Amino acid sequence: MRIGELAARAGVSVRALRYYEEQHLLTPDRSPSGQRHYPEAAVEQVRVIQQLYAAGLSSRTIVALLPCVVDGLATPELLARLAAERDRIDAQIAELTATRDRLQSVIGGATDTLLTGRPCRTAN
Amino acid sequence: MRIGELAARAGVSVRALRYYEEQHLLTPDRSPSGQRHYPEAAVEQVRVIQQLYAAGLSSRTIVALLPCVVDGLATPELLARLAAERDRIDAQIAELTATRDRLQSVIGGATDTLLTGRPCRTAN
DNA sequence: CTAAAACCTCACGTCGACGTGAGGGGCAAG
DNA sequence: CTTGCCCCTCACGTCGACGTGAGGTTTTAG
Repeated sequence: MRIGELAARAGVSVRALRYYEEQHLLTPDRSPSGQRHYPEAAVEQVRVIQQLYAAGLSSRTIVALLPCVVDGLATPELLARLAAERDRIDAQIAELTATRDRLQSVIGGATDTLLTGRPCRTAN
Repeated sequence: MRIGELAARAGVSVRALRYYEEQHLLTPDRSPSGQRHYPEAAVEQVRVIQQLYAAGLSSRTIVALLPCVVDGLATPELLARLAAERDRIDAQIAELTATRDRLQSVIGGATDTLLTGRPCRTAN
């Protein structure tokens, strides 16, 4: 399929797909006239890329991990990086959870304040 | 305390503290000569700010929520924004968890491949 | 008193994942 | 043939949270 269709189906912009190619995250075939052509599998692959971006990975990191994540191709070195990223994400989840709980406690305490008219110390 | 000590104790750069003031996240007193002076409570407050930044909130959002989070001062409108951010964070945690699990399954499957010598379909 | 350390205010630089024209080619329908 | 849509390649713009000097003042230690 061509770039416009892939963009629509994967939910990203055409510009983003060209950018991914620039970063060596995708390597579509080219028609004689220079137009990009992608296989079906590209749709899922783009979604994976987006997911990794959303998890805070950089293009450089993703390009290193993609052969492993997409093709299941593994070396001990890649596995180590993969595990490192997993740990980073775990830490990030922990922090986000703490933040979420803090906001929630503020909401709870403040709602209480609104209802009772007197402030209620939050459990920090 | 002065800006250097606050920076050290809160674990941020001096530049960052000046930036926070520019964004109206902190409003230190000034000595006659123009130097900033912060109360003890600023240490914790900076940590909160950092935590909110880390959760993906912008300066604009944080400045809106700070009176609520720090002083417990609440209006229905602020509570709504607070709840909206909490929901955003919940969604983010869910996505990160999915990503984490995907990486973990790749690690598991790949380790298996390394050990057995034959690829093992990951549970996607 | 003096020198180092810490502070001040501009104000431009950075980095990454794209957005946004500018200017031009390719191809199916009427 | 030409209208219109999709595609191409530069290449500069953006945004946010600071980094990094430049050039000058204030505070502190000896």
